[in-house]
Amino acid sequence: MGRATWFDADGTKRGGWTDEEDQKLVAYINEYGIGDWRFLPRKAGLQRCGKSCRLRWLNYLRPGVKKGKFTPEEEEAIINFQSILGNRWAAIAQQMPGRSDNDIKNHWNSCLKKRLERNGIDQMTHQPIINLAVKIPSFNIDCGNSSSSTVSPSPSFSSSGSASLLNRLATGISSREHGVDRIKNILSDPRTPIITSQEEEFEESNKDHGKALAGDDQEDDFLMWDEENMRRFMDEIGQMDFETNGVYNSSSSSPYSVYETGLLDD
DNA sequence: AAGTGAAGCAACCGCGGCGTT
DNA sequence: CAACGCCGCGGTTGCTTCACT
Repeated sequence: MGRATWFDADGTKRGGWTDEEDQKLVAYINEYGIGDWRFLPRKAGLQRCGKSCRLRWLNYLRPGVKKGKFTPEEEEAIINFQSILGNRWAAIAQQMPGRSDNDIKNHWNSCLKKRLERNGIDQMTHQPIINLAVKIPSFNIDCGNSSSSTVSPSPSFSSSGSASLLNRLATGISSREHGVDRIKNILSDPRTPIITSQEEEFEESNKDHGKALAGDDQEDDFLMWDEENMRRFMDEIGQMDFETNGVYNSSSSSPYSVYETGLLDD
């Protein structure tokens, strides 16, 4: 697969990479490290531009890059992360070791997005995730979004903590109209990590959190989800230990601790 | 078996952010 | 502080493979 090779006016090679080029690039980086992409191609004996080398290394040659089909767990994770982070593929890739942002982006654009559409799911708002709260009981929080009239949380609480986190984030901020404070609330919620079926405890704590969340009904309490807030949110996310906060739960059977959404059913 | 469209994948392009001068 | 250049990211394109008719 890939593209046919050709040469720029300045002699720079473009298009598909050959095995020989791959070997040269890998051998050079293994010996000298990456350094400056500008000069790397010439030093490595390649007629490529630095950008092309970087892309090839990150998406294909880098150690640990996972190739091949995405597992259902990975697909679920992509959908969930996408609902939280939007099309920030690099950020999503950070949560999925072994998968490059390009790989994830391609899979989303070529497969997952269409599959969601086929199932009548809005790829931007991920509305069915809200319905999912009904299908698979996970939390008992009214997200307080007056625009999300379909939210009808179940009284039970049985999914994993990370699933709950994703579920709550997905349902709560999918429209990206909510503020960082709200998200921080969710992420810092002690109920979030690896929750078991401790329904009573949840119900108890929900009383307090319910008060906080009740305020969410007032639109004025929301910070607008603008670029600045998104950047701050990303900073917060990046600094968090996902193992303890539940988004990435290595003890789970699935590395992404996702839950059955049924969104990918064909 | 051949034609055709869809799906999947690899790579390019353009832009914005950020560091340096 | 403005100008410049590089890097990284997201969108898009182009090619190959697969599935269906």
